[in-house]
Amino acid sequence: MSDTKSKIVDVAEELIRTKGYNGFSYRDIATVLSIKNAAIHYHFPSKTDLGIAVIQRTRQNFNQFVSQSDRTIDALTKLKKFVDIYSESQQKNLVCFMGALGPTFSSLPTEMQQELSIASREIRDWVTSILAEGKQHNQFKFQGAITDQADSIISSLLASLILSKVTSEDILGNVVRQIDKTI
Amino acid sequence: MSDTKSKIVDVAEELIRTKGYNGFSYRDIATVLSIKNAAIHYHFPSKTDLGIAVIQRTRQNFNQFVSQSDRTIDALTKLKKFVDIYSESQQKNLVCFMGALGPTFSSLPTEMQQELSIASREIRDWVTSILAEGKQHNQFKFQGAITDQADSIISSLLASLILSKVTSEDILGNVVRQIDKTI
DNA sequence: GTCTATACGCTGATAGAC
DNA sequence: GTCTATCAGCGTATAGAC
Repeated sequence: MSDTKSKIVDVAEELIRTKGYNGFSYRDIATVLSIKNAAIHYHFPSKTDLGIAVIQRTRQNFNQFVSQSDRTIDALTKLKKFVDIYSESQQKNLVCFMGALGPTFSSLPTEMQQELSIASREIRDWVTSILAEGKQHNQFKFQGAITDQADSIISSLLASLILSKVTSEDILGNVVRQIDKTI
Repeated sequence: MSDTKSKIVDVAEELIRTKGYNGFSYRDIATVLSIKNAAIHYHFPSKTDLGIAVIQRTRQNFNQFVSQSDRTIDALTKLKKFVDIYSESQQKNLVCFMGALGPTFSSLPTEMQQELSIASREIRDWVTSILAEGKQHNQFKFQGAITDQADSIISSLLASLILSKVTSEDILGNVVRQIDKTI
């Protein structure tokens, strides 16, 4: 991917995670990168193409994270590294891409919806698998179904970033402390 | 509030909870209500005014809910009724207003940000108070700080509505089952 | 690849008639 | 209160020069 092209995706991702898919324009990106509107259309003919590219790159990054964390021995360390992703987001005062795009799901282009659904499947499957791993090795003691616990953890992390912005408090910190208590 | 005025707020609320604040226009509302653009401007001169009205009415509804639930004797029943609010949202395939407006918080008009922050304070304070009440009466046995547990419950409920839309699964059901296990 | 120029519908918003 | 008429600016998008 050319330099300009990847920079466009960079800016688009940040704008999506700040103002939502309907809240930014090609002009916003062009201004930041000091290029013209039409240059973006050269790389991404339609806004839908750009939206898809943002989600696909995020999926790629996550799958690389999964591959890397496979070498980590224990499930707890893997979970901590997963939490780190959200900590970095909170420090940058950004919500995660799922928290940014999920609320307006039904109004997104169909192709973006599909990519987003695949992403949610990948994340939920992976968290479920490491929770199962930790349970099997008696590292995790949480009660209830593994899939329920996975959805609970993912949900609380996702929304903590949203509430952090609204409250200006470290909601993620509160939520993570509680995960530590119950896992 | 006149009939038209409240209907405008009705439609605006649903649009915000479907497409976000930046994802709907006066025309969208006008079409649904079979009125003209300018009629909406008569009731709400600027879009900001309308956005504020939506949040304020939601706050009012919540505070009425709190007043009513005060008569309920036990904390567990209060919590269940709180969860009911989210169940109704999921059935209508809507996210909650905090999940709809929170992700784009920094791009909202200042007055809307203020209203939203107040709303988050009210919700968190109330959930915290009923958790404290349940703990005191030995009805709740959860570990960890009460405020951490409050933020965890609110976060998991909020995001479950978002993930329900993306996954087409009953994530709220999964999350609530897990809350029941750990509370 | 990036530019200028341009198309054109939609956006929030206002003025004034009824 | 609601309408018609109108506005200037922004939205995505395309054509063609460099």
